[in-house]
Amino acid sequence: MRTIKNSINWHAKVLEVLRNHSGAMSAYDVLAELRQFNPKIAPPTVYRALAALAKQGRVHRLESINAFVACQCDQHQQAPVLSVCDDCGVVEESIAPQVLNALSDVARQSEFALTHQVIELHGRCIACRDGVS
Amino acid sequence: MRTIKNSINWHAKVLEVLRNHSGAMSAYDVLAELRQFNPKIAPPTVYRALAALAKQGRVHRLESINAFVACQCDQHQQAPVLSVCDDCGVVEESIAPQVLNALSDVARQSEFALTHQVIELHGRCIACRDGVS
DNA sequence: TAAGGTATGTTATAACATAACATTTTATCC
DNA sequence: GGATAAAATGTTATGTTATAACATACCTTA
Repeated sequence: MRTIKNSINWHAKVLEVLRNHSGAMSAYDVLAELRQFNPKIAPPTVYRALAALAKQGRVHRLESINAFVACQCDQHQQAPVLSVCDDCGVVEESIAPQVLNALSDVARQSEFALTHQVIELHGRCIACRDGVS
Repeated sequence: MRTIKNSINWHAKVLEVLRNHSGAMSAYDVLAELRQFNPKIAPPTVYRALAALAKQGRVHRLESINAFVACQCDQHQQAPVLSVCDDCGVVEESIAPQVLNALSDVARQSEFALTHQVIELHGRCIACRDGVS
């Protein structure tokens, strides 16, 4: 019989927190939620969990607002286009091969060896635009 | 006869510093350079200058690395694709209408009212790839 | 059970950015 | 010119985001 590990699985917990949240969250927002389970948790734990989840493609980092969202699909290999509503904070994820192809062309033309893309749109989502609070 | 203003024109100075630098610089890198002219200058001065220059399109902010570059063209209205070499820090600016069109399509499809795009590529520039130090 | 890798906890601090208020400069009007 | 208001800049302090560095615990496998 094995000993039972009493520490919390923070990776899963971070993902759960992000999934239960409609918009993007800062690492410190996530941290605040996690402190409900363990008040002594510190930033590196959260950042490590976020980094691991991002590496797996289960969360996306929004570079332009220093925040994170859970992946809305259930895994995809391609870089998503992330549309951030600047009113309500909701993030929509789009898979757009034409965008990626066009970006590959740009990279190829300047002989740039592409490893990673950041594609983020800002504006207002349809709900905010229509005045639906 | 008018009184002569003795303070430095920081907007111009910030732009000059960025232009004399091959890669991207953080706001604090710029600050360090500016302190050569006035050791008492503080962060808000730099951030204000950078914000004003970015608004004019004369510098670009690299959201994914919290840094800034001078615009390489001499003004353009379209959002540029910014390719960042993760080895040497050099940033190349590309105008790519196909990318912007594809992004407009994405926004239109989700009825998202687009106000601003962030398009950043990461990888290695040709010089670094060819081992030219 | 020793040894080594991986994950997590902990402390401290680095790096990035802005709020809030004071002062100076500039423009405008009389 | 002098009064006044608007805009820009300076200054202090602090808020926010992120990671370095090291300690401890956990898990695997020989």
